[in-house]
Amino acid sequence: MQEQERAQARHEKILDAALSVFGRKGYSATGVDDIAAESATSKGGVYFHFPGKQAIFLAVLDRAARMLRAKADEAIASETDPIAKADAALLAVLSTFARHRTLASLFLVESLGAGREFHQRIVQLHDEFTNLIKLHLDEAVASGAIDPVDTEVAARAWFGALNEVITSWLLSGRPKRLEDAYAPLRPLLMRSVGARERQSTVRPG
Amino acid sequence: MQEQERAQARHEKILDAALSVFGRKGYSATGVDDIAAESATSKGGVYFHFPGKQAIFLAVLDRAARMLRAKADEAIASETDPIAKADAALLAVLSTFARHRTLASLFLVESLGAGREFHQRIVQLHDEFTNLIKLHLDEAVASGAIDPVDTEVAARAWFGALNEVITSWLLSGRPKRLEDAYAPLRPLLMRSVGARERQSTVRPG
Amino acid sequence: MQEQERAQARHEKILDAALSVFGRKGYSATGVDDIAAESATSKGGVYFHFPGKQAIFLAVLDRAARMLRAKADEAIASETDPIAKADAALLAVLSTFARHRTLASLFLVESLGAGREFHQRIVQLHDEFTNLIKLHLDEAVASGAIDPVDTEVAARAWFGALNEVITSWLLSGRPKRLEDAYAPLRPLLMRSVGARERQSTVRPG
Amino acid sequence: MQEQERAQARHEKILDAALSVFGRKGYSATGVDDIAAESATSKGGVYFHFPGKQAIFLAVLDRAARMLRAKADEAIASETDPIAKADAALLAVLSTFARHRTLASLFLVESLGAGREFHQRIVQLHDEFTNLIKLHLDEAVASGAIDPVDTEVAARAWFGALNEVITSWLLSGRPKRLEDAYAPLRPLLMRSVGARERQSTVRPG
DNA sequence: GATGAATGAGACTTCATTCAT
DNA sequence: CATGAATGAAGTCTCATTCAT
Repeated sequence: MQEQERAQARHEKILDAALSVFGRKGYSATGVDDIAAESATSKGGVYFHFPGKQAIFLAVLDRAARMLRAKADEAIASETDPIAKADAALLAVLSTFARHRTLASLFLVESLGAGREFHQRIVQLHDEFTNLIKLHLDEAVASGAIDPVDTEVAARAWFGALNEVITSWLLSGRPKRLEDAYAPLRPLLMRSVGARERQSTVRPG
Repeated sequence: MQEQERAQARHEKILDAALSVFGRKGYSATGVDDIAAESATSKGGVYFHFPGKQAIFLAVLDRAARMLRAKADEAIASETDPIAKADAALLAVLSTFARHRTLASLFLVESLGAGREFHQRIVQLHDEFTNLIKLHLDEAVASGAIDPVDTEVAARAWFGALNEVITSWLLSGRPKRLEDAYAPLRPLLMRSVGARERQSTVRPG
Repeated sequence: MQEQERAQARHEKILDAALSVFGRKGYSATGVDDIAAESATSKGGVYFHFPGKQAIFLAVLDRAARMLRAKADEAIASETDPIAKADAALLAVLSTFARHRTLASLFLVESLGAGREFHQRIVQLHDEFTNLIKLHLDEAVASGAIDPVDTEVAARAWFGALNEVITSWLLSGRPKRLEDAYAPLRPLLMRSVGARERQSTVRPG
Repeated sequence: MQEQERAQARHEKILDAALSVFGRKGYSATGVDDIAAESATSKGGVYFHFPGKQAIFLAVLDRAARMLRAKADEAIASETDPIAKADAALLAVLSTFARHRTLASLFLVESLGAGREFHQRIVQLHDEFTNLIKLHLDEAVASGAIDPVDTEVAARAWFGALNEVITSWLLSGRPKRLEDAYAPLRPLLMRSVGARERQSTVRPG
């Protein structure tokens, strides 16, 4: 089984390298050669593990999405109030992206330009996250914590607002610390769904 | 002046073609040949008028941005209330994109994937539009129509929410009619800045 | 000896697989992977038994040639008249190829395109078969059954005529049944060497 | 129009180079790079004129076929007797191949190994030439010059015999001079269709 | 000004072969 | 003996850009 382990390790190594290079140079400017070099493999080795460049990108995207999702779930689990859960999810995303700029670039920038082939997957990722938020907003509505708003749209709007803030940070470098962007954004989001203004118990993390 | 006019006409024709092809195939999948063919010119002709593919894309983007800005300004001019002005600007963007899907694709999708070279310009465009909204939000705050929120962030959040809705429409086709997305979004945005709920006087157009 | 037997069995299995794949996909389109898969072995296994792809093809060719030769010898043995022997040899080849289309493809098509490395072997195979025919034509000349023709050329011409018929069948599918091609061909060949026209006693087999 | 001429010249130059390299190295061993180098062009230049390697090979084959056909037609035109016409056609092919070994290699060897994609064209070429011979054999039958044989098969057999002789010369180098192979072959072919033995008036040419 | 042939760097991918396990 | 991961050279093809006409 040691062989399988080594292969798996190589698989991951390639994914790591790909994440790094895609994040650094962008999808189209990244060559399979670059990935091979960064992962200390040969080009053929890369193609042994993945059928092509697109597949690598997709795999990177998926792995990152799983990671991000785990962070969000974890953050959600540590809260009880529905609104706080949604809030925590947003903050988890923002914090994770703040720590892994590459990931943010991949999700919010590169994946779009990578070509039409990825659009479906992007939609899927956005939907998944939007639904996560919607779920808790629905609960909040049910519990009377917020007004009976269109949670679908609200979730999308929240996600969009977050994305814009992160994208702006990515492309322009403002604000210096991405985490600083959430404090002023939060009350806006809360008010948008009629949530009673409270002090957030969630800390950036 | 006839010479110059002909040159100008050709210039525009190439830009039209480029907008069409970029919107249809995406930035990287578009070849200069495609643009030449669509504009009934030769490749050399395209290179006479533009220094390269990037420059064409930038020119298309700029022209489109001017057009979009004009639409927004026009919409703003027809309103008097600051909030209504900001509201109208958003709706103008959405309506324009709804009518020119290609434009939306260019602004929100292709420009990102086109490469790092365009990031600066994207930031510029986002900033320009965000500032437009911020301006009127500031007025609204000054006039006491809305709470003294961080208008910078609010404007960005509004823009982000709008973008997400449009992007989603672009990539997934939902909702069928993009205009239908604004009705449920509007109250959220209004509430986010503490605007007194009113019936919008602005009609999609 | 069991070890050796198993090895031998594997050897044959690979050869069978190779024959099948080469015949199906052609030499260059066949990958060593294909052969490994078809023979239920691993690539390494194949390379244990054979030094390389060329060697496999050569081995397949040789084994097939031996088989074909055996069929021809058998057919020859069942005849007494020299002309009938040559005649029988041709028919045996044709019949065998009719039943094993793959073999025909290998011999008459793939072996040529496989590369210069195989040319010598092809010549050898053609010579071997031509000589077989020549031998009996020589006897026929000696016995006065046919005119004192240049048997070397006659043998080659016979072989060539047969090849063309078979190749045509391979590439175009005409005639439907390859065996049907021999009946009209036979009298031509016979007349070409001045053989007294007789009813063939040989039956396609 | 000078530009068109230059382009046409380049087109031909590439075809010349391709013929040379394909003939020298074989289809699969030939790289587009080789053709580019031999034609003193760039790789891109080759791809400007031809869509791909296969297309180049096909074009070479077609051009060569036209040339060969012209030679045959010319030879046929200079004879009056039907049998002599068919005879002349064969000899023309043989002579042309003798002078252009590369052509022979292309037609009889490389075209087969080039892959399934070419099979149809090969059949077409074989059929074209076979029909040419059949035409004149039919006339010979009609005029009573030869027996009422199956001219279709006879033509194919003649062609096959010729091919084998040429192929053998190509692969083994025997006989030294290909033209020497026709003298002993001719009477065989004639006898095969029951043609009254005569002295050929056709000279190798 | 316009044309389109030509360039050439570089992209992705394949695959025969090797070799550590 | 067998496995299959890994190698790397080589292949086909694309395309932004240049430039002679």
